[in-house]
Amino acid sequence: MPVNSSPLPQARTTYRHGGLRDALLAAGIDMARRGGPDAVILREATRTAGVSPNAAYRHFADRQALVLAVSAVAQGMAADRMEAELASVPSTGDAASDARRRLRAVGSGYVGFAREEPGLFRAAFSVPDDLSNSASPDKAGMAGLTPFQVLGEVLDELVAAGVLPTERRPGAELLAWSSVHGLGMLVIDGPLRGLDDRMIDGTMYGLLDMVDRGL
Amino acid sequence: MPVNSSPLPQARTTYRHGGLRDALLAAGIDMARRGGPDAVILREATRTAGVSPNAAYRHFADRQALVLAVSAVAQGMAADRMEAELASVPSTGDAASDARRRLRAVGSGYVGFAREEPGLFRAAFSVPDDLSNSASPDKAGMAGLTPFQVLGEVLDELVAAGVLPTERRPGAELLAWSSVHGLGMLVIDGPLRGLDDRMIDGTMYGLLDMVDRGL
DNA sequence: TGTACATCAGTGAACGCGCGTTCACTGATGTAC
DNA sequence: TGTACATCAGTGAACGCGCGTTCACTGATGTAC
Repeated sequence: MPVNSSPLPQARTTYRHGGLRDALLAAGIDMARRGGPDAVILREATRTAGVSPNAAYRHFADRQALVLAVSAVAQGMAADRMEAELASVPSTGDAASDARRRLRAVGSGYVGFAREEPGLFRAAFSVPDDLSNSASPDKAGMAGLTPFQVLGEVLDELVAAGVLPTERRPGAELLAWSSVHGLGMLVIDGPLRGLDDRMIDGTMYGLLDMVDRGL
Repeated sequence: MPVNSSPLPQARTTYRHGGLRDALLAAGIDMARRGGPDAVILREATRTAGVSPNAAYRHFADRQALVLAVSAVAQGMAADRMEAELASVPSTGDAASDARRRLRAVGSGYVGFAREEPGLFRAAFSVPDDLSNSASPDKAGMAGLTPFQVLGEVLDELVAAGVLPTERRPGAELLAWSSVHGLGMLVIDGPLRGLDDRMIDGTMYGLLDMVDRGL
């Protein structure tokens, strides 16, 4: 049984961390998951990474920069959730009804993400940002698309299938998005917080009906 | 010119404040207006009222109780804003088109409140509460109705006018509400923050069209 | 192949900040007799 | 009408808390010659 076969790691193990940026980001995501963007604490991220507090400033300009990085990752996760729901929609051969089903899937994926990961949802979509950055690749999911782009693609399918009149296509993202975003926020953070799952489901399907009819 | 005609007020002027609860609430509303519910600071409220920090505990159990009181007042203000918009809708004699116009007014009043008073809007609708309290009188505006009730009344008018089928009336509040709430949140706190006023207007009218068609 | 050197990811210590909340208290006011 | 007393809205002092950020530094690593 070899003793001291390797140098004792107690002294200065962490001097060269290696993946500190990633470690801080992972810690930030974890905190956001549990408490939303306000729960992202710089010092705690460094503690988790086993590093002194100021080491974070090698990788992020300030706390806000870390929060924005967390937000971008969370948006990618939302995109993944939406894509997953999309992938579960079987194709029937009828382009029109397929496209409509796919729009609903995007919506229920979005609300699903809000319900399953409220903290990350708020980190993703309640952090000051700009629509002009909504296609930035750091917010993309595994398929390479941001949530905004996933929605846009399905809306294009609706136009191609003749369901959505071309003249109503511009800005349609914002209308569909507003509806599901509002439901998500009311459910996780607002007065709809107390609703049980079945009522939320019902409201969500009603909302998707409304968007389907009204868009 | 009388000197010392009245006792100097420097010593212990504030010993019996009188309206401390109201003063703290007013200070809280002011802070929420400028920075949302998180910006409501108990100690600062007492400073504004000219009173020692712990005096607040005579009137509010803790900070959260003050925030909830602020939230209730802000909801009343939202109701007022919606009623004001409603009052500006002329009646044409055609019950159906009147009711539809009034629904739009409720929606644009809600979004208007979000845009004009983002801090109070978040205090009103992003503070953990329960739908079951949404008719509680402390959240009512000057007309005695809460925002939820204002919306409900107009939806009833839509049913009475034969625009909204009775079977779609239950839960219709939540659908209309989600849509405008989402737009409000995206605009003041999310990725639509950068949009200029004209684009927001356009999106809002498009959204109201969508709700009108789809509800 | 060895050496000098620049780079830069980390350290350690400290600053300034203000919060919410609790404790034991004081003394002005209203009320009962 | 005067007095004793209970009430309770305020005071003053303190506790414990942890944050973000800056400063001057150290020493492991990679690179040029």
